[in-house]
Amino acid sequence: MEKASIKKSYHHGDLKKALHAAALALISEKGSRGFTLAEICKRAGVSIAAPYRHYESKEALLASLAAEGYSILDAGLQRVLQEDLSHLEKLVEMGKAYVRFAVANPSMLHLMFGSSVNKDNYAELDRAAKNTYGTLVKQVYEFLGASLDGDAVSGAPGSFGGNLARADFLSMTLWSFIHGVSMLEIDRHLNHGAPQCEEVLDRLIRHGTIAIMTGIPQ
Amino acid sequence: MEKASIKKSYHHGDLKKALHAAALALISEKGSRGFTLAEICKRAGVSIAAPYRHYESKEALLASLAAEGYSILDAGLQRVLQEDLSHLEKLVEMGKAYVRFAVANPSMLHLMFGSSVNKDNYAELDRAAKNTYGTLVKQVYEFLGASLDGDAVSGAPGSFGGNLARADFLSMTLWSFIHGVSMLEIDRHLNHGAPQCEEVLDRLIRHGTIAIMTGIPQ
DNA sequence: TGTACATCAGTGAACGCGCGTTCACTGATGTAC
DNA sequence: TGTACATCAGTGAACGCGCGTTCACTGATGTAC
Repeated sequence: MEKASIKKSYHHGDLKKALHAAALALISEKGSRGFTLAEICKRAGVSIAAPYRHYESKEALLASLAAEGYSILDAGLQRVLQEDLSHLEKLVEMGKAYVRFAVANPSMLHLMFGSSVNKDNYAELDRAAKNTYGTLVKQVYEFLGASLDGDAVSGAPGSFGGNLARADFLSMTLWSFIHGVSMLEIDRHLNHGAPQCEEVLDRLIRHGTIAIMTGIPQ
Repeated sequence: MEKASIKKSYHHGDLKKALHAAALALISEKGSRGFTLAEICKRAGVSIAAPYRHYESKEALLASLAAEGYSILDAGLQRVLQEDLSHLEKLVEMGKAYVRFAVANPSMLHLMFGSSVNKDNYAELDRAAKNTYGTLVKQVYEFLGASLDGDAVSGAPGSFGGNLARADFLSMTLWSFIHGVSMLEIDRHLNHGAPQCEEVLDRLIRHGTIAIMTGIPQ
């Protein structure tokens, strides 16, 4: 079970990973539609009953898949943090990374944020979601800290009960904006249904992010 | 067909309206789950085959329902325009109306914006969606016009190619934000899954809207 | 004003199929001795 | 080092059921004459 066998054998080796990969591939090719367990199995080269050795149900597999979605998204955000940019520019780039992830994996976003999986029942998924949000809050907090020693925001604790509360408030605002851009774009509501060109999206993200981060009073 | 019969009769009178009402009631009671044609029919007191005299398919019924959703939402936005408020305050209140509609009718929002109905195939739905967006753009345009004669924005046409293009850009930004708040809230991602109290949502909407409308450079 | 007839708008039953899940099974693998 | 046996991880077939859709029908309604 620990080591994946290379040669073809009755036992698969690491079916869990293979199912993940197959589902991941399918979810980007097809929409949430036609995303059946049967097809995942076929793609993984395994019979239709095999997944039940590893997952309790289809929903459990999807939950696990959604959690991986959060990991991938979070990795993208973390990559931005490595770059040599101002705190504000990092937030702009995180927004772009988020939207780009959404555009590249629309069905994954639906899976992660929609109601096809009840995330109350899957602790791993819940943790992954909170973790990703935490990455955003942390960077907003960094931005606020820098600003406190700088000029954009006054040093006195404001009406939101300290910087952490303020970071949370700003994060929710910013997240809502970025999430909204993503959802409207992948559900084809921006630009009268035609996919928006990346340049327009980037400008939208940049201006919205800067306005939110610098325009909300203490 | 034109006049609804009051007494019980073999013919229903206005089944189309009755199906709409039943579906509307069901969609708010249950989620998108369990939202079956059979239940709509049962609720409307009619056999399961009856809707096919009025709609080509279930999807057509849903499309019609979604279009009505846009009408209701638009009516809510229009009501705000009647109020005696500044242009900016109207935008804030429109945002609140949008989010309140979403919170009150989460499944309707999923129906309107999700992919369960292909809106390319239903002109009525497409029109309704564009119409609602138009209400927002119009108010943003009003705001810009007022500002042009005022102080917030300089009078020269900016880099977005005129006021209409600028209104469109600002509208998309604002809409994304408001839509994001709605989606995150109804999919239980804000506040770690617990429903957000109205006061926090209102503060989010107010500050986000003002920041976006006044903080984005010409 | 009554009769014949076309059409409309329902009914009830059944069809069909997609799809998740279960079951008895079997080959592969690991381990005790 | 080989044998016996438990356990693991697959297979193939079928089940079951939810649910949209269709079909032949029938009662109600409107209209021509």
